[in-house]
Amino acid sequence: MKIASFNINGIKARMPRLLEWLEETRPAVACLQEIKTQDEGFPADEFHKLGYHAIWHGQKGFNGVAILADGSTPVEIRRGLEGEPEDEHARYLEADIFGVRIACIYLPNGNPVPGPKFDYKLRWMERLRTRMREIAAEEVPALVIGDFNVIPFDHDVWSPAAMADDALMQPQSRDAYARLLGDGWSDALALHNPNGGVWTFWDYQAGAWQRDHGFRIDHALLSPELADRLVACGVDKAYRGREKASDHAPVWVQLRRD
DNA sequence: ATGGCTTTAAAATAAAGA
Repeated sequence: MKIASFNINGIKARMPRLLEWLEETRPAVACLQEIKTQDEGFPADEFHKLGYHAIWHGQKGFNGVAILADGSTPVEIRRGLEGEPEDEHARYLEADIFGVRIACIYLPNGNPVPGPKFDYKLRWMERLRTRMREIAAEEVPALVIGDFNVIPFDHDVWSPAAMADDALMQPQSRDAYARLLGDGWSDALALHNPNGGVWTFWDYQAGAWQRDHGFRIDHALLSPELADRLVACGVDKAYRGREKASDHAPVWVQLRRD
């Protein structure tokens, strides 16, 4: 069973790429980030034609997450994180599907540093940690997957110096990410690529794709109950090179069925 | 480059992204 994540950077602009990726790679579950549409604009019918059922949490203009499942509708557990009632960003959607608890996340970018956006990022990470500890306490097979907007280690970026001032690799961001792993969650891509060098994002600017100037910010974290079912994981890198591509490539984990 | 693209929203620029 393959579960994938794709920051698509605008579902309206990306539909041709998104549909062909679903048809060609056929994940059992696809978690989407940055759909950038309000709920009423979500193209559920287009996914239905391919056999995918969806739940989504949209917002006008930016953010927005969705979970698609092949032949079955995800059972929504919650949308949004607790702890900040005035926060209306659509960044968190959690559901049960195929016996796995799946949280699809779009963690705040946090630039510029310092500033209110970086403060929001760090608060959001602590709110996420609170929820992940609750999920872990349920002792269910669980996967938290999506765009974490954190470069965990220097070997996860083409040039640590070039990104040194960026919110994605500040020590506070990395420490908050490390605390998630410290609670028992496993970073699938990191486990299978201990030497780093795996990218999931290439900027649109400055020929970053052509020069392979990327970094790893899309992650899949497995609960202890799921970690021993991981058989493979990877990045669908070629999709970054297609016409009208997202600036992220899809990431996926292959899990043994129970 | 305090922004070299790109998307959205909306009507010419501006916000947001990473």
